Amino acid sequence: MPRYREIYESLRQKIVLGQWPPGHRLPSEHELARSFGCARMTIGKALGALADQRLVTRRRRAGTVVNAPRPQESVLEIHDIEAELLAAGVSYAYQSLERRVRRANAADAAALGVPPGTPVLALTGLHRAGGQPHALEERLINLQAVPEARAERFADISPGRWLLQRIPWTEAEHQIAALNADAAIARRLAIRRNTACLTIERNTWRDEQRITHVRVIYPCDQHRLVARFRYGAA
Amino acid sequence: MPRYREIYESLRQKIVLGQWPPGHRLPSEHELARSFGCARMTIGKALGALADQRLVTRRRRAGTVVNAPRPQESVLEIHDIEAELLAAGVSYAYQSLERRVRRANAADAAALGVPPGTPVLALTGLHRAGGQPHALEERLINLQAVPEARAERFADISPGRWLLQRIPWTEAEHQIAALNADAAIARRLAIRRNTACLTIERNTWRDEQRITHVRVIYPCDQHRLVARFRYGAA
DNA sequence: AATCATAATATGCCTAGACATATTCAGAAA
DNA sequence: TTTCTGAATATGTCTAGGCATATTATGATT
Repeated sequence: MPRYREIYESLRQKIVLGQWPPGHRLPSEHELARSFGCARMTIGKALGALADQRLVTRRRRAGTVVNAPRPQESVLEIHDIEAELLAAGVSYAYQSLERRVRRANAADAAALGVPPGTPVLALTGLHRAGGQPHALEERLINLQAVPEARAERFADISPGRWLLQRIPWTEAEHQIAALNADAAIARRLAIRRNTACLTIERNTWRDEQRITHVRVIYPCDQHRLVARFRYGAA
Repeated sequence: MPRYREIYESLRQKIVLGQWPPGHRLPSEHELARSFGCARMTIGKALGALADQRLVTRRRRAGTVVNAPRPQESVLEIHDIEAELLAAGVSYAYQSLERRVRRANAADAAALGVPPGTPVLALTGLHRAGGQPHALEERLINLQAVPEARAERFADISPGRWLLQRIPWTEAEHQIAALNADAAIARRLAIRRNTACLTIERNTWRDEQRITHVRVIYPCDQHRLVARFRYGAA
């Protein structure tokens, strides 16, 4: 284990075990360098890592101070449906239900964040796992940003995959919510009306330009999201 | 802007805009140091930041290689209910519905991950916003890990807050799912039976020891989780 | 007592070099 | 041809110094 990591762990222990409570000011880099017997830059690297983890706040002249624990913040992984199912040994298929090129109506414009009238590709499709419906996907693609999508049929290739491999994106936003399945959703997912579903909406940007909007709907017993967080870990 | 950050941004652009596609090998640190006119350590810092963001992979002798874009991975912030509502200018209150000290039954043991028979504190409470029910909380606290909770009434202080301020935790896991409200949930949240609800389950550890398990249930129109992600950003 | 300029201090960033180590590549041996 | 061995190479880490800059503490002035 490199020296800076040893120092990082040593300091982290003091914080996590409460020996240095929130608000406590750490010794200066010079002092730590002396006590650990290393160069100041090595201490700087260790303290920088603590700051990256939000365990401490560093300000010039003010020094390095232990933070209060964050309320909740976690790394969420939203997996690729296809890859996930294949990894679990379940067969996967994407089935296109609807494909339409149109000028954005008011709803499209709001969802995708483009002016009404912009050409969009609207896709509805079903992700199947082991033959059974697994998730329903409703997607809008901004044809101004991705003109080559106009020529693609998306008959059995998931548009998510297709986009991911072609279009670099720079920003994404997810919204996670619950909804009661209406008649149309229930029919397509082969579930009873009013069944609770988990929805994930995702908006994707490439440098200010909106690429796609997608809403994926999972029946409540088919999917849960898992997020794991280690306080102050790498 | 510091030099290493300029270099980071410059390299990031090349990757994000597709100029350097996945698999492309970056020039060596020595070459970059020469072309940017700086010390190798400064380049190392920039490349290290790119690696932290998972934009590149670095291996000795093999060099620094551009990664394929991640499928989806995002930073999820699960906010403190109380702080969130207060920030929105809505009055907040916690109301205890049930408080019981018992030896863990099979369900408790499974949820909290402790052996059956372990003393636990089981709490049910309601978060109210503007007088109206906002979320239902079901919580188990491991009294072996947090003995001081036995003396606390939790009549109007949210146990989440109480714990957060007292007990340092080192690891947490969230599970997000949807469910149909059953009769008991519907009554307490003053919603109709079968209304879709978003649930967040959270398990918290302190160095291997389980501290608490909590399930928070939000009616579908009361809450959505938002996660935002900038590809390769700080 | 209050305000303001100044000095002290801790971090932020940088350089130029060094040795360590993992990995690859090329050439030698089987 | 295959396998093995050693050299080359790129990163990983570290040192010992330096200047820059934000912030605080101090002391002087009003």
